[in-house]
This record gives sequence, C-alpha cells and structure tokens, in this order.
Amino acid sequence: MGYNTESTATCYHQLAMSNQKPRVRFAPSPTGQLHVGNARTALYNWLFAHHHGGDFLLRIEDTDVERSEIRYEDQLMEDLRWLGLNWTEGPEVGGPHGPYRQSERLDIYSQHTERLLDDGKAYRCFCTTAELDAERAQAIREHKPQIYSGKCRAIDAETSQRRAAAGEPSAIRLRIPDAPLRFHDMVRGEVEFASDTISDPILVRSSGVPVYNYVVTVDDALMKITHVIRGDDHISNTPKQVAIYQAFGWSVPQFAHLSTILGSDRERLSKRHGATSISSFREMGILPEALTNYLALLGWGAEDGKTETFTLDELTREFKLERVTSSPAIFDFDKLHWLNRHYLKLATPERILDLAWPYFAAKNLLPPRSNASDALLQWFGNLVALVLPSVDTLQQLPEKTSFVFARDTTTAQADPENAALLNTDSARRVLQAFALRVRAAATVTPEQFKLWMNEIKAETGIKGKDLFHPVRIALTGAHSGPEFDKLIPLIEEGSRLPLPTPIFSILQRVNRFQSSFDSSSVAEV
RNA sequence: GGCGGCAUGGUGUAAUUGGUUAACACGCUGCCCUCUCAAGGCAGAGAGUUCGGGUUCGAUCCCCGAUGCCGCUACCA
Repeated sequence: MGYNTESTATCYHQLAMSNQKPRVRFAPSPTGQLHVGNARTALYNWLFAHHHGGDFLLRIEDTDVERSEIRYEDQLMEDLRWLGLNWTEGPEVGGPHGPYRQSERLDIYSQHTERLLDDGKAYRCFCTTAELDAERAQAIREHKPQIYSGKCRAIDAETSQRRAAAGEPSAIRLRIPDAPLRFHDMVRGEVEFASDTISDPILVRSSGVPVYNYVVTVDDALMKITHVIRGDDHISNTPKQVAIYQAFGWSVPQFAHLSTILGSDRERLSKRHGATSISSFREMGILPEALTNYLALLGWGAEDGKTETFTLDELTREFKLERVTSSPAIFDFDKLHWLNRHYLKLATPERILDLAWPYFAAKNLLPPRSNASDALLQWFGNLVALVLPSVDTLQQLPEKTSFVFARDTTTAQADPENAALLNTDSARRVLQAFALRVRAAATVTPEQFKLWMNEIKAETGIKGKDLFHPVRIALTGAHSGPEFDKLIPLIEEGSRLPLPTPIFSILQRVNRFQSSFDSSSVAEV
C-alpha cells in the first residue's frame, strides 16, 4: 500500500480524464481581517472552481478558540461577498457535508481518532513538555533534524489504554511510515520529503482539542475536496497531511501552493506596508473588480502575455492554475491604483455617485443622500465626473474637489509658489480688472468669463499664465485645477444649492480674496 | 542547526518549453495638447535572466554547487 508518485499521478490523471467536477475550498481562520494574501487564495480557488464548473465552498477554521472571534467570521464573509466570491456550501448556507465550522465538528474528529488508534496508525504520547524540549535541544546540538524520538511508539496498546484510563495526560500522534512522502503540486511539480525528517505529528492535544493539520485533512477528505489550493506556508505541512490521508486509506487530493505576497522591502506583506485588509481597500474607495483583477495578476499572467485588464467573468474564462507562478510577488500599490482608475472610468455615473457620496457626507460637505434634490444630484454628478479621471481612489475625491468646496482661498497666498505669482504688478492689475467685472455682474457664466478675460488681455496686454493664474488662485486657492469652462458653472451652481457647508459664489470669493490680498500686498510693497 | 520552496529591468508577468535583437504592463523621463494640474496621445531610458561550474553546436529554460530571501521545524493556524 502507500501512495507513491505513480499512484498520485494516476489519481490526478483519473480526475483529469473523468468528468468529475472539482471541489475546492477556502478555509480561513476567523482570527483577524481578511487580507490580500488570503483574498488572493480565495480568488484563485474561486476562479479554478468556476473555470471548471466545480464547487467552491467556505469552511471556518476556528479550532483556535482563544483567537477566533465571530465578528471576524462575519467580516470575512462580508469581504468575500464584496469581492464577488460567492460560495455554495458554507457555515450559513449549509450543504451536504456540514457543518462547515470546525468547532462544530469535534465529534467527527474524535470518531476518526478512535479509528486511527484502533488501527494502530496513531498512538498515545505521554511525553511531557520538558522531555520534548530536551530532545529538541539535543537535536540542535547534534545538527540533526528536530524530530520526535518516537519514544512512546513502543508502548503496547494495553499499557497505553491503562495509563490513559488512569488519567495520565497524553497527546495522540500519527505514526509516520518509513517511506518518502511525495505529492504532486500543480504549481511546483513533484515535491518529496524524506520520512526521517518528519516528526510523528500530534493529532490531538492532551487537552483533547485536535490540531490544525489533522482537522484540515479530515475535513478536506470528508468534504470531498479534489484540489487543495492554499498559501505556500503550508507546503511543509503537506507531507504530514499526506500521511494522514494514507493512514485513513483516503485518496490524496491535488495540491497547489501559492507563493507569498511580499511588501516593497521583500518582507511578508503586513500592516506595516500600509493597507492590507480587504475592508481597508473598500473604505478607501478601491473597486472590487480592480482588486480582484490586481490580485489575479499577482502570480498569474494571461496566455497571450499581454492582456492585463480582466473582469471576474473574463478571469474565469482565462484562469489556469498551470500558469500560476511559484515565485513570491511584491505588492505594488501603484499598479493597483492604475487598475482602479481604469475601472473607475468604466463604472456607470450612477454607481460612482452612490459610492462617492458617503465620502463627502462624512466631511459634512453634502447632506445625507436621502435628502438630496435632483439639482444637487445632477450638480454632484458633474463635479465627480470632472475629477474622476485624476483620482486613484474614491477617498481622494473630496480633496480633489476642494476647488469648489474650499472656504478660504486667501490661505493660498501663504504658498510660496502662489505668492510669487501673486506678488507682481500684473497680477494686481488682472485681479482688479476681474473683480470690477464680477461685482458689476454679480453672477458669472463661462461665456462671460471668456469675454472678460479677453477684454482684460486686450486692455492690460497680459496673457497666458500671468493672466489666468492669479484669477485661478483667487477663485480656487490653487494655481492648478480643471479648466474654467467647467469650473465656473460648478462654483456658481454649487453656491445656489442648500448644503451643510455652503459653497461661496464667484462674487463672494472675489470679495473675500481681494480684501485680504489688497491689505497683504500693501504691507509687502 | 535541520528540511523544503523561490530567484528575468525598480515592480508584476511573457518568452512557441533548448534557437536570432529577451516582450507586455505599472512606474519613471521627455514631447504633444493646454492658463495650470490631471486625463489622453506619442516617444524614450532601464534587465542579458542572482553568482560559479557542467551538459550542448547553442542555454532564461536541463544538471550540480554557492549565495540571498521566504516558509516549516509547536500539544499555533
């Protein structure tokens, strides 16, 4: 018996040849936020399942009761749904192989443990922590693999039974067979571990709680998982798991170990590198399709070697596990932003408006969405459309629209670049001529504005940058921004809208700016 | 220390699986557009494939070794 390379390969072959639908799972621990690494694992599982018309299921690995929290479980599911990664079997939807929460499967595990014990595939280990520590210390000293000596392997069944019955604490270990442990990895090929480098793994702690490596294996087998797609931090665990499959006489699934996602310093990506949780990306206004597209690209490339933008549907068609790279990838925020800009441009105006609104409401720039008039909706839509191409994330929108919301453009004079532009005779002449016209007309249209600027140009001989920049600074507080044709109506219309933070009209802006500007420039001269 | 994995411009991926000048995208630089910024369009710089051997007529690709990084080495997951 035993599953050598050939039988594993045969297994794979049969699966590939048969029409058996693959079944894959995403099995997170609810001990924290879903982060990009896990999300990418979930995505690859989902894509693989959907590409082959198979099943994608969700299982919660909450055997670590200390760290597991229900709120993280809820958050996890919310994040997955937001990404568009739905599942057909899981803790809340149920399914034929439930329950899907490991904490609810404890009976199943103990039944299986009995079986292993009865078959002599596993044994009780009475070694104390102190003994094990000593063994380990010695192994290090002798430059040998740190593996359990197997001291308790030799205890006969009867004695073992008796000592356990007498209340002596014991863990349960698997007997690792004396043969190399091999498995086929769809992204790395054949992987082999010598059996004498693998310790007899603990299956059940002396507390009676089974350990991760054991329960995943039992669950994956019972849930009929055909392909285990997970992070490569599990690669060294896999031989132990293979041994568990063998001990039960179960067929070993296909494995695919995905490389780690690194930060720009080549360290494992973490909070230190900035936002890494899915919810933080959502909060900053990254579109889910941008994130899934980006994550797909982190370790995979399309067959044509060129196309980079894919919707989830397109990814489903194109995605092949065989094309996944085995080397770690560095997370690049710039590229994520590029993709987000791409999808922001593709999104419908209605959707953008819905998504953008809360960022402004939170800053008290807009009323609650439910109170919005059609005129306000229209105006805001125009405003957002104007600056959308220049933002990486929705979160940047309020700042990018400060040209209309800014309450005090006079502070712009403090900026050295602005001051240089303003502290000239020509700037003063332009501003005075402009103010004169605004005060006479009270309101401004783009057509009027154009006319006035032409008049000022003719009468002062000032043109280009020297003509426009002072006006721009006076109006918006910045020497750069959108074209006046768009800017003028946005400000004027905005000033007539009832807003929690009213917008100043052109006239108000000119008056406020002129008064402070005149006094400050007098002082300078 | 032991075991395993990984290595192509700054970054992510390609390279018909051993065949010419190593491709695409992000980013960067410049130009065009323009009052300005952004967007958009165009152009350009940037790697000889971690290093050293070997196999071969020929290695990014196969083999060996070194180095570096990552993971596992728990009665964590």
